[in-house]
Amino acid sequence: MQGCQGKVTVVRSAAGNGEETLGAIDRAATISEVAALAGVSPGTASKALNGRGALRPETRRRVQEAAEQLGFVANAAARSLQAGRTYTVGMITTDSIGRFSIPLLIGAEDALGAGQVSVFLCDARDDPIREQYYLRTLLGRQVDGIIVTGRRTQARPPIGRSLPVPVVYAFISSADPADCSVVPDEADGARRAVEHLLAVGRRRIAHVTGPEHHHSATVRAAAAMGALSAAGLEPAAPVLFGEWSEGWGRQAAGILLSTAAEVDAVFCGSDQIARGLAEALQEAGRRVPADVALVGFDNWDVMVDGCRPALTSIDMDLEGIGRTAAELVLAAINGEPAHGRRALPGRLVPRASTAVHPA
Amino acid sequence: MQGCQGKVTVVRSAAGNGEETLGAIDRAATISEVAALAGVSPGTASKALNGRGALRPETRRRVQEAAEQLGFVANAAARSLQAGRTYTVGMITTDSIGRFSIPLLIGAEDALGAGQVSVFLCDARDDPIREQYYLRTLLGRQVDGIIVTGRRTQARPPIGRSLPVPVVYAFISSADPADCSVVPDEADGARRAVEHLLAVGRRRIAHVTGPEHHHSATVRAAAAMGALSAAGLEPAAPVLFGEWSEGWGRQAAGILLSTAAEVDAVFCGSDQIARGLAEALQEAGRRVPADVALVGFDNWDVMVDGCRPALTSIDMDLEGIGRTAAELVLAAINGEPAHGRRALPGRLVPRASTAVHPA
DNA sequence: AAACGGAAGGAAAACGATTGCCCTGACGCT
DNA sequence: AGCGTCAGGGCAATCGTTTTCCTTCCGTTT
Repeated sequence: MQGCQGKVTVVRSAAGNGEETLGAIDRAATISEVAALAGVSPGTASKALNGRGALRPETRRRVQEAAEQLGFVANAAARSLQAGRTYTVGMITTDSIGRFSIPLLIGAEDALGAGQVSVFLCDARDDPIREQYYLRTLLGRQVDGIIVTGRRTQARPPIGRSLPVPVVYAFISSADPADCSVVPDEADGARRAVEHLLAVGRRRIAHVTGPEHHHSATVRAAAAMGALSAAGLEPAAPVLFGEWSEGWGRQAAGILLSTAAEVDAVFCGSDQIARGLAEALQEAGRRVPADVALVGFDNWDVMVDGCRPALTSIDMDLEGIGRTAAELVLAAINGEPAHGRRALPGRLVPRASTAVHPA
Repeated sequence: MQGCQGKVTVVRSAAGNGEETLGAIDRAATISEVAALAGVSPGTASKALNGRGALRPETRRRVQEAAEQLGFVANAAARSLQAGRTYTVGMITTDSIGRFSIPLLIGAEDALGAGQVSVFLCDARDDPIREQYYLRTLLGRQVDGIIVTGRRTQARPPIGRSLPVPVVYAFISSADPADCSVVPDEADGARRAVEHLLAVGRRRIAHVTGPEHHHSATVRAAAAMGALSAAGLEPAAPVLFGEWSEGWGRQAAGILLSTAAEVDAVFCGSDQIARGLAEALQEAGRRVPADVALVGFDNWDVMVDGCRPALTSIDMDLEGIGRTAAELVLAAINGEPAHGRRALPGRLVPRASTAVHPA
């Protein structure tokens, strides 16, 4: 913050008290005011501030000082109008903003923020009408690109056809293979879970997961079964499909204990299921992980940490997915559109529930 | 979607297959193109589409049809430039986007979406530098207003002084009493919790909560103690300050059982603490709610439902706070600025953990 | 029949920033 | 001395909408 101004005509008091906050601003300054203060034309001021044109260093400096003194920030609307781009991307979450959308959003914001791009967030709440409404709104705002996310990984119908801006699907994927989607590699995650259990010496492994009509549940279950048979093993029990809840985990524990008592490990389709299972198993006298090892899915902090013992889990790297999606949008904006479906690998985060030597 | 166009010059194929998605759009149509198609001047087209001016109904209709045919959406940048407002508000979350920010965001989006206002979301991650950076960005984008939120209810230094747009603080409050803040009435919530426990017949009530240096913890504790003494009671134990975690809840259970064994109810500063407490109490042989009733705080779905028995909790109505904040921003934009701190009451959601006749 | 008034719509000036083009000196070279 | 060159900076068009005047034209009134 430069010292107090001299002949500023616009009423505009600088903070002057060493605070890092912006000073009093009654009305946003325009580049013409900056130019007037620096004694140049608006066009020259623009060049000075954007590093264009051929200007004397001294002139450039004078303009920059004037801009700082007036707290000048270029009017984005005017700039967009002239440039034809807005340095803005829209993010439509088809399902309500929730546990999965947040990390995606953070990741995307991360990648875009570095490029000075802002995010318009729209919550379509799983309502196609709202979705189309938001789509129009975003197009009207001339966003440079759109990221579509949702709560389920299942493929969804494309949000629009031949839109004037690039669209990338994150977490969910588009049913149109020509669209660009970034999804977690759930099958890979499930494989890692099973292989981890094998690596810590388990052989009687069961799988408890969400509803059978849920894409994630079936994909993970198939991959888990595949990994078992690749190791020459049978599952300790048929896959138990149910809900994504702790309650189902508890229920499933009862089923397992009565039908497959010799089970020594359970891979669960979600952390919540795993937590319910852990509680019920221990109430029934089984020790975790000594008798039964557990692996969850999602690596949701409150669940893995709240569970006793702390839960080994598969992290889908949602932030990474958001970041990748954003990078692909940026690339597409810059004329390098990507197509097809990218599956990002997750990672297994080992914790006490699969420890070989429990504490 | 109207049928296929007749003499449209711009290449623009309508979907034509009955889908609800937007048709192919290669380049956004301008109002001049709409006007040309309708055979009027751009100015007239603008009036027709915005319901201004004196136009023949037939002309208006013709323009509207042309607009629909071309998939016209007004360029928001141009509109903003001319109107001096952007129909956009910025939302800065000082702490990372998290459990508290989401409902606030949803509430705000709700109130703003109805007014055709979009939300720019910025995650400052508790970093003052990022915060000021985002503030400048938002001002450059000429947002019409700003909502500042965070994870703690504690008062914070104002984000800026005399900004050119209205600012409303949601959940957190500004240290400057002249600023407009919307916060939960935590004291009221704590009172309700204690009164509920009294109403279900408990008299030996303890309070376990988060760290003593945390504003929420002290406010809630003070209000809880106040409610007890208003009923002529002493707490069953001194307030136990610790952390906002399940682990602390378990620990606290041990402390309570050894120092205040006759406790018949615990009001917890968070659902997580309550859940830890519930588990530990039951492991120690106490029945919930028969021997000890429990009330949590936050009404966080995964905690209250995951807890056994389901947890009675105080809901701070975060969505309501977000909605109220947004409404106040809109009011301020329309020239009716509000000042001061508004505390919104929460509500108690009774569940099994305080049931008089447990199932 | 002349004058007035209202309805309908066109023309053009904003809004603020950017940018290509042009103008003006000053300097160097022959 | 005269011409060419180039640095430095001003001018004006442009982006797409809105809005404020105007201009027309037609019907009505006296």
